[in-house]
Amino acid sequence: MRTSTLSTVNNGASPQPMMALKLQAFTRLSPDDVAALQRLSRNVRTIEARRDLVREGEAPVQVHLILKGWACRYKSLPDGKRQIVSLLIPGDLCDLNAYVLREMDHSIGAITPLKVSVISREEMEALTGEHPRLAQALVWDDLVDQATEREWLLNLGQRSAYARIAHLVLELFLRLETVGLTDGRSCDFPLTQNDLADATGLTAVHVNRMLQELRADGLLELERKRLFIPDVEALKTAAMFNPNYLHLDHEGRSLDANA
Amino acid sequence: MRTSTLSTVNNGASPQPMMALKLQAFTRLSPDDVAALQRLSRNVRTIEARRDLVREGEAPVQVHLILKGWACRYKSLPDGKRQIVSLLIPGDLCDLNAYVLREMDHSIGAITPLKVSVISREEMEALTGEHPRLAQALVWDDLVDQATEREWLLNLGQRSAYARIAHLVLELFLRLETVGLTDGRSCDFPLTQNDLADATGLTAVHVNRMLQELRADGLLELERKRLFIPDVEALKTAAMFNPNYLHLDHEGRSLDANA
DNA sequence: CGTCTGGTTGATACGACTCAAATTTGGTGG
DNA sequence: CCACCAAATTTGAGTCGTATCAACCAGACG
Repeated sequence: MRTSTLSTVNNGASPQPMMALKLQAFTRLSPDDVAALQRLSRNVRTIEARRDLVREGEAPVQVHLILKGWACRYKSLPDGKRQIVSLLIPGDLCDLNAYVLREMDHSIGAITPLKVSVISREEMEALTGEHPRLAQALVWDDLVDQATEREWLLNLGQRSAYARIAHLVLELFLRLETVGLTDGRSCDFPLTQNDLADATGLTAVHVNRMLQELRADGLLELERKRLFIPDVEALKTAAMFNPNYLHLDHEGRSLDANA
Repeated sequence: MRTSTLSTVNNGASPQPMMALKLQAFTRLSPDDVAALQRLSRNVRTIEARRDLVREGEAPVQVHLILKGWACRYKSLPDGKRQIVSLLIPGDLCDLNAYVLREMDHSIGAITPLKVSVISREEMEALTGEHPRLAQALVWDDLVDQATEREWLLNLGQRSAYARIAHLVLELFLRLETVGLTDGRSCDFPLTQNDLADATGLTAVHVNRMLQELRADGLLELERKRLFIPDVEALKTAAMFNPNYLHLDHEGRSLDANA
């Protein structure tokens, strides 16, 4: 069974939206909170692979929640070079507060075919107004996204090509785990080597050679859009991976739904 | 007169905190809003140059507002490499919402001697509760910080060493302008070549050579902690600088203090 | 006046890029 | 089901940008 084709995971009683799964790494949610999250997916939009969901220069209006598929934020230079500045997977929310800005300073593009929930600013404000626990969880989520972008800066600035790719792949694997999209050692992984190049600041040719090295070293296998990691700990070491920036270490710490 | 040694600018009637100057690039503030900002600077702390203000692993507690001097956020790797992920100048606020997280995933270090205002979470919440216009301006400010980190990713991933340094220097110059810390063509610039290297992912030796090239090309001069830019437009071109990410283009757009 | 930090220079090495071509894969229509 | 095409991956050879290492120099400071 390919769990990655589902936008929710059914754990016995009630199916949970992937965002709820992720937010519960931070805080417990009441059934009421979860239901409110579920209601966010009323207005679903489908986007083809490799199309833009949001374009630089546009006025930001709605918030988007990724239900299925992968997307990326990216920025381009006049000479055509492109940098992916973050990757979005199911359960990720884009641009919580972006409506404050007049125009987008980057684009968001679909990597695979995409299902997103389109949420109006009013809906979002109603949600956070009525569910303070969710509001705080969304702040947490936003802070984790920011921390992730800082970690990418460390990645681009200081890691070797080899470690850089290892780090990126591992991060994605761990993020997919928190939304139930791995089987513990492998997962769907739709990025092309070109995408990996744009995300790591390398060329596709060099990415290719580094992937071969990583594979020769028994750290990861990547083919046919499928990732396999034989030994997560070994990969962590090679990537100099410090998971602290994901802030996954405090389930239910701040707020308890039963409090 | 070295305006950069002042934490406020006196424009005739009443001195404005630098943060107020910056926020007014986004929205007009009422005298009452400005007064509220001024009251944030009651608890001032002094930090020596090259000391840490906040350390990775600590629990975030207060918010800090830079009143005077420069600081940086940075992350380090086990092999000792260091990446500066953002630079903080007077008027900048650190970690608006960080109290939601259990521990910091990066450190904040003083580059010069520093004067910061230490603000409790309660104070911050009172401010935003009583001054909705300020609350929105702070969201805007936070979004600009995030956009800046994305631009840095583009910088590290896609620009040449030459353009990368040009871009960083120009960004700082423009940010200093919005808080009144330049005279239009020059400003104090306390970063060492080592700092520039840590911020751009280059070595100090290479930064040195690129600065010489930039100077030979008449784009900028940097010596004795002083920056001079003969022709801002020329530097913009060389840096492939697109100012959209600073979101300075809509003074008083969202909210008007006289509305 | 000596010490130290920051800046400068030169020689050399290497990691990553470029360009070009070959190969494989996946999708599409006949 | 096969033929075809475009996209993605792989390979090789050669080059270039940036790192490394090691001195040396200048100004700031005690």
